[in-house]
Amino acid sequence: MLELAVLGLLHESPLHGYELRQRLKATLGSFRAFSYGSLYPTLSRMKDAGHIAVDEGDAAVVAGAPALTGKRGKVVYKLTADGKERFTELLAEAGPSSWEDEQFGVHFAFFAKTDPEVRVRILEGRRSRLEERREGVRTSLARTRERLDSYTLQLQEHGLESVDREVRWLTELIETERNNTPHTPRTTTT
Amino acid sequence: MLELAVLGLLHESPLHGYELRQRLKATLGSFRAFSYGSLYPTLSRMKDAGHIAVDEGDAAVVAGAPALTGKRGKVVYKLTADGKERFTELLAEAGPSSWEDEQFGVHFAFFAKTDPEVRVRILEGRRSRLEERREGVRTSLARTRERLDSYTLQLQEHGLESVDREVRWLTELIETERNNTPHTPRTTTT
DNA sequence: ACCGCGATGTATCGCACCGATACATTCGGT
DNA sequence: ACCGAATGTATCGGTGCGATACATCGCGGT
Repeated sequence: MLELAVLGLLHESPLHGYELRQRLKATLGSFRAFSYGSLYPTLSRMKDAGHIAVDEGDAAVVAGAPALTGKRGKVVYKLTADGKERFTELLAEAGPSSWEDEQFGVHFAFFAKTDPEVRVRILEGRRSRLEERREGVRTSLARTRERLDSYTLQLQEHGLESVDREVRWLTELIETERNNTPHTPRTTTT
Repeated sequence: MLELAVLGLLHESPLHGYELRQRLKATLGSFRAFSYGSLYPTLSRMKDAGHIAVDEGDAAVVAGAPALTGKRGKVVYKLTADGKERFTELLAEAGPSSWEDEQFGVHFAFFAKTDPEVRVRILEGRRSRLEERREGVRTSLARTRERLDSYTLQLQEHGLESVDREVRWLTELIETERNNTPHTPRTTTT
């Protein structure tokens, strides 16, 4: 999860932990935060796995416009060949986990680097996942509507509308996606 | 977290694990799920803490049916006096954690049993929390808009609209709350 | 009459992540 | 010159998730 995000960000340019976290916030927006408590351990793990490598010391390498007052002991991470491989590998797999709440956001954030076919598959997977959930809530709501106090009801309905909104959003995206990349239409297997 | 939810549900009537989880889904809707992997350990902890007690009310003991095997009966949990105390205690505290994403949903679900003053405080806290976040995203978006691909942009904007929606929802709720419970108007400390 | 299958039911394990915390450096404002 | 905010690296305990295991029950199909 975080792994994919880190790979994706380092794919653009080498970064150190702090900056990485800023980018994470900027890229994932309100979807996900990722605290240092996850970031640093993940970086260690990835380093051990050989997907990333540390590039000690040189501040000039860092993107943006540094004030050039160098010699900070920053720990700059960069992708290895293995890491790049791993990234494309992770981007390609559109398993059922890809459309779970948190996964989806991260996956989506790197859609620009994702195969068009995979994009559509993920969007559709996400949509039907949401529709499932929506139906579940709807029926359960219908069954127990009387027994619920107005607050619980409000909560349910707000949630339901949120899901509806996202479904509509996804539908639009899928539409756009189809128009931009014409290919053999897929049978929507649910 | 889960603790509060369990206390709240058992406050209505004694339940066994499975049923408890169904209620959890029905009550929290699309906000939260809570798997058995959290539920059962939590129940154990709460039992140890003395907030709940098991009420071995299974059919095997009552009916004269099969005394053959050591079959497992349902494990029904109910609130103890301590548990009830704990519940009202938790409902009363409207700390900064109460308006974090997950906490808020659970807290809100039991608003019917919450003190009106506390309700408003939580709603307002939640709202300003969201407004903060929204501003953060907005400015960060304005700063980096050019460098983002269209997908990331879409993600940001969808997220932003979601937050907007929730803010509006909260504002309505606060309005309603104020009208229904007339009391000394609080200075809206943002 | 039998089989299987989905729902009910209890439980555990490893893993990912969060929030709090600690501590050190550097930059901008007064 | 000093102080506080931002930058920067890192760990720890706790909480929850997904997968998995297992056992029973009621039901429809053949």
